[in-house]
Amino acid sequence: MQFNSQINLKLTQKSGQTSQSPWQVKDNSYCDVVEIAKTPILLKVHQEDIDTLNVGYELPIANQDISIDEKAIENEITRIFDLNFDLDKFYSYLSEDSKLEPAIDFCRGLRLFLAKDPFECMVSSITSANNSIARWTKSIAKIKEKWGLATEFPSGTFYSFPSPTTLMNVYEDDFEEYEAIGRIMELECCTNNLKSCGLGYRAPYIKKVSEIITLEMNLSNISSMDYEEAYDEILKLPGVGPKVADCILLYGYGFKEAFPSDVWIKRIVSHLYFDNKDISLSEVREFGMERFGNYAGYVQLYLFHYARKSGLMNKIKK
DNA sequence: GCGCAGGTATTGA
DNA sequence: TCAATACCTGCG
Repeated sequence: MQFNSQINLKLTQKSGQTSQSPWQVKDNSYCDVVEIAKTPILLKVHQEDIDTLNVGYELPIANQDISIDEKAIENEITRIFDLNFDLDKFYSYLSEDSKLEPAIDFCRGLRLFLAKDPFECMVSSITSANNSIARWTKSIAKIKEKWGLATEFPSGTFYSFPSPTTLMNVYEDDFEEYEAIGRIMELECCTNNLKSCGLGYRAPYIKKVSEIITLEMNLSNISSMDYEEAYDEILKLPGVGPKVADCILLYGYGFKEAFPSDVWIKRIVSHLYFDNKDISLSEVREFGMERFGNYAGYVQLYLFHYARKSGLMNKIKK
């Protein structure tokens, strides 16, 4: 199937959005598993030019005979890549602000990359804190391979993200695993645990959050809340501060009024709007939400990429 | 070898 | 409310 929307697929995949790690590249396509009507489907997305997206899909080898509603796949692709968002209208909005206008050419075709699964986004966002994009994306990939549901497709084996219930019961570190299995192998060989995914001190956060989601918090309720209520709710989770909460709401649930404020956003907002004055992250967040309204999430996405890649920041670091 | 990476939790004024 | 500090770990 084909989608006629302006999008830079590679940029969107590689832009470091914490909804998930980038999809696996195979046969010139970005591939990942998405659950459609209770069935894991392998989506294969590629593009030749910036105005079209081509999507193919595969059924599990074990379920080749089932019939799948292509409309449901279409809807999911549209949702994940936010294809209904009017980029041209957004660009004319950016053009009206001389500070934002330069970001357009830098980010043309960049769209939100929304979560396949809000829980995956939650774990990804927590893992991204005080971490590098290269490292947290690898951690997430490892979690999928260790505990995710493996499904065989004609193109190979792919893993979906594990459920909260599964992660809740995973060993936290090598020592816990070592003790639990009765010390039957060397401590160094115990890799069936969260910390061995390179999560560092975030491992206990992931476990606790999995437990809370399983036992107390209903994730599907979040999407029916308004932004402020959802923000306060998400903020209760361990390892979730203001920045991570906004990432979860923006990339995981599509709250576009969120303005995740991190060190990069602070640097560039300070540079563009506050004459390089040192301002607090909470001031940056409030400024962004106030000034950009429902475009806050997209402006943040564009400024982040602009700040990191333009070279503009090298001269004003710190 | 050392500093940094899309912050958060904790502590003390 | 706010500043100061420790924190896993892999890559440059």
